[in-house]
Amino acid sequence: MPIMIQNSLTRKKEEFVPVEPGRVGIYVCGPTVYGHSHVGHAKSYVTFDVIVKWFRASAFDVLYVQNITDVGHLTDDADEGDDKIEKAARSGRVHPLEYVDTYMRSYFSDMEALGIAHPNFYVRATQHIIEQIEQIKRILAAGHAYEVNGNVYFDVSSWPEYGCLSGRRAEELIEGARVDVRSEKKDPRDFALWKSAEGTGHIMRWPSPWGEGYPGWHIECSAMATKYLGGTFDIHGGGMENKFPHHECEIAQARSAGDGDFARYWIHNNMIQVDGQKMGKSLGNAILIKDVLQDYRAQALRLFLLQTHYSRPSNYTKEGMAAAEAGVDRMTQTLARLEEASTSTDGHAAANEALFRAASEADARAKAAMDDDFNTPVALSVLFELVTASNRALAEGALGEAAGAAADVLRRHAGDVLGVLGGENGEGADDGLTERLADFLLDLRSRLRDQKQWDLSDYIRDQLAEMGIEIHDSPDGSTWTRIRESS
RNA sequence: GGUGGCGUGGCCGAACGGUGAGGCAACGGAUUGCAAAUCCGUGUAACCCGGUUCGACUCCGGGCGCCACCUCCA
Repeated sequence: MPIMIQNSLTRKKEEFVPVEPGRVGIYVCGPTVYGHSHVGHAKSYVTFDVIVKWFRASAFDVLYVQNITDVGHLTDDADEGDDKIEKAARSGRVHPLEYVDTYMRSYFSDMEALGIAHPNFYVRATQHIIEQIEQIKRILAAGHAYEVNGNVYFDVSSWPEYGCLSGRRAEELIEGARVDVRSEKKDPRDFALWKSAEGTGHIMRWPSPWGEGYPGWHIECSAMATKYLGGTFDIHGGGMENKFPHHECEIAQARSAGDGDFARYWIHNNMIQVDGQKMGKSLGNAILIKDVLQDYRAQALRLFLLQTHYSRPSNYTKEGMAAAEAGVDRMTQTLARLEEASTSTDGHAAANEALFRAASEADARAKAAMDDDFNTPVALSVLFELVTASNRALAEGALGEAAGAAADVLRRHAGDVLGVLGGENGEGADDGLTERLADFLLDLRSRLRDQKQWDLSDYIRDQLAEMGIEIHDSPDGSTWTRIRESS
């Protein structure tokens, strides 16, 4: 069955047909590293993490490239503002690249904590100045850009298809653009490809045919994506707030340079709101990933995000995160039960058969959901139905291969692709002392219970619960599981 | 003002022109020393007004509300 993608470029859901059979080249806009990452970044990068993992699970050979913007992103519109990173670095009195390094490491550590697979590689704007200059030269040679005082601007009027991605027409763009009477641009829609640093204190600067300067924000992505994925490649992803102007400009640059058609499929993730309000750095209500992970497991944040389709906004609330925590627990515990049951053999025949059937149906339905524009909310609903069916079958005595089959479906979909399982017993290596102590306390409690010393046995249960260890009593004896890795 | 999107139970959130997924919470029962977990069962939903249709949450039109982009942000 083919994978269908809602293509922002055509505004249609289309069958995914790769440029090269069996391979996927995907470029995703990474962060401008001038602050810690927030849950908006999490939504975007979890989205593309799942998409990439699904392609890989579907036997595609994926080349996933993501950029790190470390120069050229301006604080203001109309190409008149400061470089974001230089401005921030000035206030901290450090070299811009030191500033970049700090937040890049912060970003990597957040991504790792969220279980996001490393792209095949990251690319940085400052490491591709030559490629950017070369692409600008090609655009100039094709007659779609012009130089003024060491600045190079893209000539929008010379490129009729400008607006093809965002659906904007020329008149609207002119009307919407900020009027700047003293501008050296021929047209207010024109945007900078290269900015002159002559006579400024700009630290990050490179020699170019137009004098010393630095690249505009948009050119890095078109130059790097075409370098590593080719002039025509499969997928370009990013947050929808970048659809215009950033992605629109990328298309214009790559195509006008004659490099190819650029990305054939565009995927845009929607935004995060907080308690129904827009979240943004500029509004000061951004919720940092590091802060979220103080209170909740990474798996819970992933579940929370993936229960909404990537194309729709997510509303971040404490209630939503608490619900996700509980959901992760439920699914994780059922998987543990299935794995334990799978080591036994036989079991109740009818229960085994029912479980086998539930597992294979869930597998097929989850696959169909993921193939349909990566519909993670539906895939998750299918997997939760399998959880209920599994618990029922286990209660009726299912064991062995049937339990193994159900566990396998959960591990592959919920674990490997969606990444919402975890925090269960056994995670986190220590010297085994915790295990031995917990086993000892459980044994002690069992003896107390045999003597009907309920006060003391409940005390042990409560204390262990506070440490994140949950006790389960059953007729066969008691077991414990670790609910949280820490806290 | 322009463009795109959205309005579903207590909260979150899907699909579908014809029985309205799933998660969390709530209630009753089983189980338990009491719990927890689990199982069984229950309840409550489609912003408003028109239209198309045998039939609309689903399609069309109008209204109201919200969000995003148009200006830096995933």
